[in-house]
Amino acid sequence: MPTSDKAIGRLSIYRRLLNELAEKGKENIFSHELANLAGTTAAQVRRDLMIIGTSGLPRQGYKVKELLKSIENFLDDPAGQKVVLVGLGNLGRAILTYFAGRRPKLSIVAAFDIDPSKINKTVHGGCSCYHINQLKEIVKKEGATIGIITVPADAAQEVADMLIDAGIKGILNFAPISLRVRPDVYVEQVDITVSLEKVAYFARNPQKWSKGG
Amino acid sequence: MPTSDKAIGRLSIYRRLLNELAEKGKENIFSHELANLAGTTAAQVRRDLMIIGTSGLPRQGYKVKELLKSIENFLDDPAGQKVVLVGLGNLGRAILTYFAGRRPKLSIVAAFDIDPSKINKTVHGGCSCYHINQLKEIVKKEGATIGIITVPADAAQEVADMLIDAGIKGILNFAPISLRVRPDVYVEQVDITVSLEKVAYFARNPQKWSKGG
DNA sequence: AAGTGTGAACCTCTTCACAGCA
DNA sequence: TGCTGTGAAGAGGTTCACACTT
Repeated sequence: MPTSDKAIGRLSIYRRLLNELAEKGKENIFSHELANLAGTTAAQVRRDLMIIGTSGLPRQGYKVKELLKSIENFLDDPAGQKVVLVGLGNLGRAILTYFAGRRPKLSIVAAFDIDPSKINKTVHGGCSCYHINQLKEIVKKEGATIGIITVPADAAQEVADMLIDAGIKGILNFAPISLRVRPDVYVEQVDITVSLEKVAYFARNPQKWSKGG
Repeated sequence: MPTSDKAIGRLSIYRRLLNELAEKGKENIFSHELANLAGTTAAQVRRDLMIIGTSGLPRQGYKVKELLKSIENFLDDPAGQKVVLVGLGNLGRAILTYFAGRRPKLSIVAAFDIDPSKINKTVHGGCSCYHINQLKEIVKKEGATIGIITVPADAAQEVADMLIDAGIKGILNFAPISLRVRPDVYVEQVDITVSLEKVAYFARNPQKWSKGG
């Protein structure tokens, strides 16, 4: 039974919202409330929650803490997953800073670059930076399974090959090229130029989109 | 006739590839070649090209330069579109640096922050930085129609409201919240945490995805 | 009465398959 | 012959609508 890409994304959003709500002390929530916060519909929320096999009660909705736990249980590896990042430009540093210590189950354990001036310093959030020729060694030692690519486009394929050779199973790629990878490696592409061009197009052609009705 | 979000994204990718090919001197291209480079199928490419109403010839394919021009014509505003960015953290600076001078038809003309130490300097690529209380004034003066939000989550909605009040028609939002906007404003959400969690999930559950077959 | 869980309808996007053309 | 353009079929994802529960 394949689980859709999009549903996983929404579950991640629900998790974030539920975390906030739990901190605020909210105990119960209805599908339409969560939908409203997440920018979707109540039916969609209930469908998504079917995936993780949780259940709510009519008139009371879902228990926030319980639901949060179910989603965490579904999305997270209980043993944690380790991430490495390649490319310490502005974007790479931004991501390291952002994720530092934020997700115990999903931590960036090492960063790599080719520039010697960036190496062997402990960068943002306590993760160490190595020369890229140590990539395989460190990935294996740490048991990392996820790679983030923030190098320029012309180096990205080579970096992807190195990551996969080192045992990486999933890649988050910010370089503007479509990576060629083995079919068992999952690639998520984040293309900022493409995103901006979409905004530009639909800003200019306001009647032509159908995203939300 | 609504034009799909996804198709626009792919056209943007084709444009980038065709630019490279044109520089290399390639004159003709088949749908299956372009598909291969873009990571899609030949049928998909031909469908997408139907949108812009260009046409190729059997046995010769498409003329690279002609096709490139058609796509540019379709995606770009001939008069250009101006972009402002709000939030000069690491990510904001990364984006400014990346886009500096890259797209004449889509240029970032100003950046805003609340931190006085970042203001009134010409930052990366010649775009000026102002205090956020000048946002409306500058957006109107420049005639900007697109906004990029790279502020923390708790400030993002307020920034979005300011941008829309100033006349912005499309927003590229990097803050991890779902913005509430008028239905005539297009929002593209880039959520790096969600993307990373998707990768983590599918790296751990390799059989469960269906993205590419 | 009000909200959940879910089969079925619906809609959108992708792929197939083939007629038509150079 | 080999590729384009496209109607039609197919998949996948979303929404509807309602039986069921408290």
